[in-house]
Amino acid sequence: MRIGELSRRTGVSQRLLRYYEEQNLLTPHRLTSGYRVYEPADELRVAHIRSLLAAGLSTETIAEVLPCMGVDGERLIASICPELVDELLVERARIADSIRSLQEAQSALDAIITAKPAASSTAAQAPAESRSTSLAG
DNA sequence: ATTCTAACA
DNA sequence: TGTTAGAA
Repeated sequence: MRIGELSRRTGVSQRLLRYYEEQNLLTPHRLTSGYRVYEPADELRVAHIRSLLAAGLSTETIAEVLPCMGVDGERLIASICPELVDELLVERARIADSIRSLQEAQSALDAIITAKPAASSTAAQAPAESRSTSLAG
């Protein structure tokens, strides 16, 4: 099938499908016309790519991890390859780290939001309305 | 009618 | 990622 059909069947835009190819996630053949030709199995492959992206993996990581993935019906299985599981655990650790970082940012913001002025505090003056256009307007 | 590449109000 | 111009 060509890109238009794969796009319809997967709900992924043609632009994105070409992007996935650029990222080495898909490798369609080419007709002499230059048109891309996809295998029927690519429909499921695209779904798997979407799942991995939703899991927060980069296209680079997906490219090296996808070939090791096992498939159970529609679902992806990582347990087939032990080294793969290790890498995914590293990704999981990155996510846990990001969460910790965001929680700290949230706490810092909360401290500023709830802070109340002391009786003699010198309050900063609110800046005047800013105009994005010229004075002449 | 479809797809391709390249580029950006 | 969308959109789009210009060509095949």
